[in-house]
Amino acid sequence: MSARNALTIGRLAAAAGVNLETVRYYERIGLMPAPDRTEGGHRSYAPEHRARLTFIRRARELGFSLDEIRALLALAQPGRRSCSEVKAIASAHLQDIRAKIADLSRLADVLDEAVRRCGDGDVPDCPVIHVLAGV
Amino acid sequence: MSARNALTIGRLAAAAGVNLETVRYYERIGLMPAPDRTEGGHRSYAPEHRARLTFIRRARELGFSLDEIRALLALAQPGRRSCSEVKAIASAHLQDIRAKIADLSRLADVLDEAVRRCGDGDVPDCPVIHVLAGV
DNA sequence: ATGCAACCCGTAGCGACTACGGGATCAAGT
DNA sequence: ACTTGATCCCGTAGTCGCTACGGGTTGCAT
Repeated sequence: MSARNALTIGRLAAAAGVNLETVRYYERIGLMPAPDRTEGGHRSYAPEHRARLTFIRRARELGFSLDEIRALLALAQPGRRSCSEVKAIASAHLQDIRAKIADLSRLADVLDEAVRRCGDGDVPDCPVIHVLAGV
Repeated sequence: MSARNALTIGRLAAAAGVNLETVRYYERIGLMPAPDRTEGGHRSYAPEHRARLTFIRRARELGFSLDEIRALLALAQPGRRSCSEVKAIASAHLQDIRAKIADLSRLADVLDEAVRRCGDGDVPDCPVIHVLAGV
């Protein structure tokens, strides 16, 4: 233990591009395994940890929930032949994203309409308020 | 007090289309005013409350934060002449929404790419995992 | 040897709710 | 008048994914 390529939590976090406190949080909730410790009790990470944490960060950036990531990590073992389960998770997530985009686009349309009707702000009965009041 | 058109919290919530507990929450954080009470201590709402709560719900549906809604409510007093401040809030929010749409669209593209490369699930090295592993 | 950066841990806070539990009240039916 | 069952009361804790705080310890370079 304490190999020459071991990482402190701070270096691990920086290497993976996440907050240090987030790493401890991931360990608490069981998303990251508890690493070895130095004699003084500091966490000592191996390169696998770095790969795993990077995986998590990228999955988060793609909008996967921590639970989805848990599932993906379990399916990401090397040597698995097919990826149908991974595909299912990713497809479901993709649908979520598309639905969210559709929602937001509708909101944007409504707001844009109202804001444009505000013109230069001289309208007596504010169109935005009007929309919200739900007349 | 206790007019014939008074509402219980449950009826108010149903009329405005929000959860009952949410109404109490809004009162706790000062977004809804504390209403009159019956002799037994039950909340008794007037029609203005219903209008205000509906306003809040619609604003939430349009993605405004509770803080933004607080500001909008303050600006929604009848008799205000111009709506430049409201317009500013709404425009800023609209920009947020557009940015979020752009973000999500990028995610969707990346995911769609990867999922489509999965094909029928017979690919040996799962493209989705590949993307996440960040090769 | 000393200084200070980095680490330790537990806990609390964020936003916007939602849920729970144990008791009180209300309104309708008999 | 009484009973029943729906509704309401309040405080507290849980959700998600972190982030921040504080007071103490360790690690490492000088």
